[in-house]
Amino acid sequence: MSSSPLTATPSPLLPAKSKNPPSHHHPLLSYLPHCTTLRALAQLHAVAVKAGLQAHPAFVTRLLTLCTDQRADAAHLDYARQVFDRIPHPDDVVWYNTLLRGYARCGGGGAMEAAAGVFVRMMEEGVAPDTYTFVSLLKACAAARAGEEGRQAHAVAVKAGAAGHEYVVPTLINMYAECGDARAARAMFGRMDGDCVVSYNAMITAAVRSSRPGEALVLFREMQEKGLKPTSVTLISVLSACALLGALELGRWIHEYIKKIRLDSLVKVNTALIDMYAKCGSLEDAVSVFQDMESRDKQAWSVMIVAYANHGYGREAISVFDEMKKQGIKPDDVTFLGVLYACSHSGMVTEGLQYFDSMRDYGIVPGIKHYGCVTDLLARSGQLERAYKFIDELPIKPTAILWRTLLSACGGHGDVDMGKRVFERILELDDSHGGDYVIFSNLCANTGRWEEMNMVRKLMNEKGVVKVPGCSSIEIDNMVHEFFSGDGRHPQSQEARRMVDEVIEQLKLVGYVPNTSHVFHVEMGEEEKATSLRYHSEKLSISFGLINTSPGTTLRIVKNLRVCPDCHSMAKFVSMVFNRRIILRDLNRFHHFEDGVCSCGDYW
DNA sequence: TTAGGGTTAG
Repeated sequence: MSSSPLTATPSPLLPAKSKNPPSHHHPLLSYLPHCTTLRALAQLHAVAVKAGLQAHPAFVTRLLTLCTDQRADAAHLDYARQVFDRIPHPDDVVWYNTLLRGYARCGGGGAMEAAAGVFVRMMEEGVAPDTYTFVSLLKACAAARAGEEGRQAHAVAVKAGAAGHEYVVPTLINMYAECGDARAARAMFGRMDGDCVVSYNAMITAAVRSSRPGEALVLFREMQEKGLKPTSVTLISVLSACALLGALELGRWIHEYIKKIRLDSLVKVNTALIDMYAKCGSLEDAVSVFQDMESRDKQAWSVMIVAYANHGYGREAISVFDEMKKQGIKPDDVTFLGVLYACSHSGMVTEGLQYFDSMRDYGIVPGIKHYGCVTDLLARSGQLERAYKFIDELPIKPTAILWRTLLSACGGHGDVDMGKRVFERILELDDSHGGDYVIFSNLCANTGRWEEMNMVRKLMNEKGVVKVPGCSSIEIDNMVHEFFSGDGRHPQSQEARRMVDEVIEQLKLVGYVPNTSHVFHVEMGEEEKATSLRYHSEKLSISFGLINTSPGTTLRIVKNLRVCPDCHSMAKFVSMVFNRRIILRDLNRFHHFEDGVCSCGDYW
């Protein structure tokens, strides 16, 4: 038994009794669920006021619940608060909990303050908080990433004897993890009583959310060793970890397991499967899960759209979008992100801009990511000036990432003057990103601006900015082999290098010409440049795969940066000459090489 | 009122 002060509470705080059981009769109660719009709610409320029934406890409870549930938006929440504020002395713990839950769900600006305000009011009115109060309060802190408030709420919960409650512990873990305090989350996890699946879920999810998929899998294994039965939430998170790692085989194993325990009919589980398969490079499997689904929600459709887009199949992505609309499913902001992304990666400029405009018809306000897609759409297609203007005139402050999108298009289109303007804008916002210096310095080199190139490199040294080394991996027989550019670390790297030499000689016979324009160490001669390019990590992985798999096996490669044009060209030749499919996942998309062509249509 | 959850530009 743990003797920690947080978990030693002998009798966990029980839910406080609602003063007003929901069944309590009210003539207008049955009309409430039908009021789906705010206007309808306000009308019904007005009727209640006329009849003097607006403060009827059961009516208030139902109204507040309706305005704070999953489908409710910020406007509903505001309305709930107004109704609540008109009650002279709110005395039901349920009302406070409901409002807190609403703020926890909606998150964003001001939600934390509002939630804190509700809690303070509760204290003033002398209403005793229960475990649900703390759960919602902590969730609000998590949603707002308010670590300080979270710690305070934790302290209050300890005083109230609620911190060790089986509902509160996982919420505390989640709160600390969301607020970036992994150590505190760990500490809570270590101090929990017994083995709690939900706490494991909270830890696994936290690991995935902060891009530590390996840690998530370790926790999952630990759960299995302890004989704890994973829930759908566990499996969704673990699938997400597989997606991050690109671990297709493990993902398939989890899929089998899901079928075995019959969780394969859950929409959310299937959605996670589609995402996992797509991100692990198997679009076929993603499509097959999607097609076999009995029902699909908004997220399932959106994930499928993103999956097609990611793999370079823009037309297919759009046709899924059309089908979704035909079935009467309303697209949301994420759906549109997928649609815009599909357009920008397939050169569908006009369509993309039309879809962007159509967001308004659905009442969706574009966010920074939508603007990012439009920037990409314009820039990638060569409309650099228009893209510059677009970013410059945005209604919100652009981020360095937005300018970076444009800079990389300047590199692709060889526009050094625009590149310089953009590079300067980036430095104003963030001068620590090695990739920016590399792109601009390569751009200078390719256009003969040697002096400027040297300046950029000097600046980079002064600021102590480093280039991220290229790294690729390939999974063969459940083993992941990792190669760094020019690397000699892998036990078979000598062999891989020899294979690269051999492959390149063969490719040259059918017309492959090494393209040396994307070598960062530009002070080298042409010969040296070709050598430096020769052992790029992708080339090592591809060659290693050719040696170690039987003829005809698909090669699946994951790269940490964008693939360079020379490796892209080499992969196309390999797919033709060696008759192999190569599926390469780059920093931001997939390339399918087959018979000498790539699914990206050389537009990436 | 009932913890924990999938999709998101470059």
